[in-house]
Amino acid sequence: MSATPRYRFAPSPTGYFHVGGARTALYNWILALQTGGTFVLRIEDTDESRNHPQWTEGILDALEWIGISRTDPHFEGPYFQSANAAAHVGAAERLYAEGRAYYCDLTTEQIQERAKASGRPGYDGHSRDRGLGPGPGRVLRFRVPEGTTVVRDEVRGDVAFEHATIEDFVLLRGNGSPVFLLANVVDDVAQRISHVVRAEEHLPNAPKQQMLWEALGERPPSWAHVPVLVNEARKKLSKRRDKVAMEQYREEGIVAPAMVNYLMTLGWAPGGDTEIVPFARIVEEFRLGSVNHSSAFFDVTKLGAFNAEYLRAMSTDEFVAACGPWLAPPRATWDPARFDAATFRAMAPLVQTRVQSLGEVPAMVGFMFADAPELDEASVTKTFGAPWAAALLGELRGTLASCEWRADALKGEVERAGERHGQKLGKAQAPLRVAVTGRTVGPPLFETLELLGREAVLRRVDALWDRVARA
RNA sequence: GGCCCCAUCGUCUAGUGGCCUAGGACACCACCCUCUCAAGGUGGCGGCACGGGUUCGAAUCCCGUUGGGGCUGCCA
Repeated sequence: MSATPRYRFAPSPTGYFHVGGARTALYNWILALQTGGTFVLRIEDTDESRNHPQWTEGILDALEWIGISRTDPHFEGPYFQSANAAAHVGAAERLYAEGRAYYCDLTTEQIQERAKASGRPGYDGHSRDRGLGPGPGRVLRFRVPEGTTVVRDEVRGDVAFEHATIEDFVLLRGNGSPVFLLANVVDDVAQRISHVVRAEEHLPNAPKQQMLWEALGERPPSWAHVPVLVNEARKKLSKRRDKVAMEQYREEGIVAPAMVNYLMTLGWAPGGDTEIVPFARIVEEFRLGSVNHSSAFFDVTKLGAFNAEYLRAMSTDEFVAACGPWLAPPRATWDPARFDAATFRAMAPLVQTRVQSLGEVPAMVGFMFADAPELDEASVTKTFGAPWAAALLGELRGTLASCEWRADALKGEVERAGERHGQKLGKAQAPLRVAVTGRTVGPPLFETLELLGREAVLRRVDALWDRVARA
């Protein structure tokens, strides 16, 4: 009887949740779901002082957002690596007692000098047979045995590493604290992790960790190293250069299912001719063996396209609900007292096909909830550069004051006014649009006018007329 | 420098020796629709890095070259 698979996801608490991390979290989660296994969350930092509770909450919150819930039966954790320090040291001491590790008193500078002198970079195994015992400033190094380690990787196949190319790496620092490599393995053993699915950048660590598993008398886990996410320069995504925080995309109004779906198309593709697929189908179809081997560019434009599609697929009610957080301070800049939910509800279908992210919504409807629109000067200049524009706007003042106040009737009036100036509706609507909304682009005008009401519209037309008539 | 990984349109990918005259998606362009902008519809542009093999047959297998990336810490 074999135990159910246990997948571990081990982000480091850095204050934000990396999109690349989100993808590997998703891989682990999906695998756990498929196998009835467990998703084990471990917050990895050997130094407890760097484990800030709010960062852990941030990670938990971001995971929840993409559907990985700590209350789900498949979820286990969070565990804290730093809480297990005693076990890490204990394992190291065991390896020392068994002769699989040895102490070394060389400083980093001394190692570099020796490397320079010999022409071979890295640590040369100087203290291997010096029989040093533990002591302040002395590090414990793993005695890499002779031979070869083959890492069986579920996405890459077998990868062989000659031990001769792997230096005797550090297990315990000069101050006695364990390093990540060791802590990671000891925790994996303790938590009975059976599958390690992580980013490719860890592949060079895999043989070292596998040796550690074996030295500890354990059977190594199944490995899978998935390709890294890169920027346009094809460099690994970094916080400094790139927009990598999940929190930021969420704040901008990217919707979770779109983010999840997009992330899953990086390095993998569902069957069929469409990439937009429900999560259930991804869970059904995903296979580690079909994950791509090469790095993938995180394309924000395509993410936006996915998001727009998800937004459009919502019902009006769903869309209105999703917009909620963006319609109030601090995201919305209008006076909350002026916001009218019914008006927004009526506008919603009009804006739904016109935004890529929820973050664009306030700017699109803001003119509805203000005394006067924010005039975009470029729009004013462009529109009223035409000689007939001001005159047409002037005529509309009278028409609008008395005509029937319905979208189709308003449209007819503007159409007729345009004809008098030899302008088709496409051109003729521009002056009115700028007067009312402040810009040349926006939601359909006549529905908007109807919603806004005669009084407000007239006020805005008068205001702009005063200005352009004088010019 | 050493070790390792990778290589299909600009980008993400489908492709596991014949179904490939290489399919889809994003982006881009054109047209249609249209009150602006979108959305939608139709069409278009555009790729197997290169060179050798293996094979009746190669995007697919092998070798090499070139190019890219990762690792190379007493960070994780």
